[in-house]
Amino acid sequence: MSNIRHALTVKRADDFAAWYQEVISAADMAEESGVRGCMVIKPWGWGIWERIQHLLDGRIKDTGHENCYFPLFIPLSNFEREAEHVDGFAKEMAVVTHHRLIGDGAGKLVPDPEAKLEEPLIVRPTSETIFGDAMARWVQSWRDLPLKLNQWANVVRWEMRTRMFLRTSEFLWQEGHTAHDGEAEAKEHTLRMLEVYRACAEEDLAMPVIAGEKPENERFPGAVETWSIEAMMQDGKALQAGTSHYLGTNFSEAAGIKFQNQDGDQALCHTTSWGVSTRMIGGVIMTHGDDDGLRVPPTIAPWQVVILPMLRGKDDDADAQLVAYCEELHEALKGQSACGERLRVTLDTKHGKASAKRWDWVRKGAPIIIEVGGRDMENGVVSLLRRDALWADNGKPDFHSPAKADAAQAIPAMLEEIQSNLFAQAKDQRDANITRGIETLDQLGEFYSAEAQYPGWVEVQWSKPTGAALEQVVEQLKALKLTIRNVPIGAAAADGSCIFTGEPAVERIYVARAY
RNA sequence: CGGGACGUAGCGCAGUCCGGUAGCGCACUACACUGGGGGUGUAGGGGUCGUAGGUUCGAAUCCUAUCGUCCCGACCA
Repeated sequence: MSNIRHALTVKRADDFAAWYQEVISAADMAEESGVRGCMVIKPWGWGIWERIQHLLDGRIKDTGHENCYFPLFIPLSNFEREAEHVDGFAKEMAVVTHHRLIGDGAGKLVPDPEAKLEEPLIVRPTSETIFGDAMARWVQSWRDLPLKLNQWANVVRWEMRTRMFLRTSEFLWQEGHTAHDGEAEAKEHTLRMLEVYRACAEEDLAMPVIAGEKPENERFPGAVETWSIEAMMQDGKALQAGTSHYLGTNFSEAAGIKFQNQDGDQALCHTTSWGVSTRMIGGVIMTHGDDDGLRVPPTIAPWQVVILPMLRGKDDDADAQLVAYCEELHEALKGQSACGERLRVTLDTKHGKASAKRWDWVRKGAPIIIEVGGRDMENGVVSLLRRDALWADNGKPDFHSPAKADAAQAIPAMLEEIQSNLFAQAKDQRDANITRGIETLDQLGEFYSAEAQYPGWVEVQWSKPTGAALEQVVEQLKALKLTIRNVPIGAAAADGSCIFTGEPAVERIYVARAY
């Protein structure tokens, strides 16, 4: 295998962080913008985001939500209403204080002191407070409930340390906000949306996740319960890929989201909020990427099939025939469906050597690449590469040569197979890197200091301490650079003692290093 | 936000210590050869050396400030 000449210069095993950076640039997904923590998302990266948006938007609408849009700017006084929320976000806020620039006499522009805003505006880091404000107006009667809204938006959190897609100062997401009559219904909805995220991650992104409740110390500021889906990256670290919060009546009290119930009494709504972001794309890279670049699951691939005619650029007549041959294939494929949608197929007739273009598409991770040369055309076949199985045993790209008509027939099923293959590979990798049976903190420390390159996650049992006792646990884990990821839904009942306190355990949790 | 490293052509880098015409590889352009798997040759194009000040006859090089990137912490999705 070592004789393979891979398409990237950095290998995952050598420097995972540098590899991640290289995938993003080699696949032409995004680049730095010159503004700290902000990135330019290029067409291939944006195309993947559009696919995620499209599929998740459908799932959100299928669960009875309507889309809307709230302003980017939130009045400071509005944001101040929920105390815990303020504590959580105040440190990372972008603030607008002026509405005009003025020349400073030296050829530069400065904010005009005369144009200072009476009340500063914050750039939304999330929109619970401004949604709450509207909900208070929109909800009067039990008949107005449940109110189920969603918006696709950008948000800004002034991060100390940024990483493309995983943590950027500005990021894109959807944020759902709902108001309900009663705790039970709101809690049920919180879990329902968590399940939507699980399905989106596993079925659309082919990214296996573990859904569960976050411990008290990891809760969203202002939430009563926070739930997450956690994915394991190929370096064994955990990525929180989506969160769903039961907010109780905290935001209802702050904003006055009240309604008259069927008994004629005033009652507070119970609210939820939930979001997934462009961070998902980072998860896709670190779940499916390999030493040749990105591998995009067919469901979210902007192009699932790329047809590359090997044009000579000399003999116009031969080239034209080749293009015509490829166009027939293109047409035959476009009419078909896979994973419940029309195939997305592109015919890449741009100038340039076919071999160079092939490696570009390999790095971008197009699921199926079909090269067609003059000899293919003579023989009525095509040369097909599967991105999920790129290399043959001889260390060369593993080209298949089906007849053109057969290829056209076989591709929908092949795409579905690639989708499930990517999921299976990721799930096997994850399951192989979850360790159980560690019963003491010392054992845990030994496990994580044992020089294993990618130690993965450990499932431990604990007594679910709270308050100061929990803080102590968090500190103990921090010394090992570990965090509690979540308490998985549907785990086996605890049957041992707490790894931290020695008391009888009440549940199982995952601990891991995390992004 | 603290500690460290870095910023020179699209990408990767040398040159900086010791100031004196802006370099290399890949990529790109043209032409030729080649033609089923990341080809070869020849000839070219492209940079106010992150930005702004300062020192100097002269600054990529020395000094100051600033912006950005990466790594390690603290913080957080």
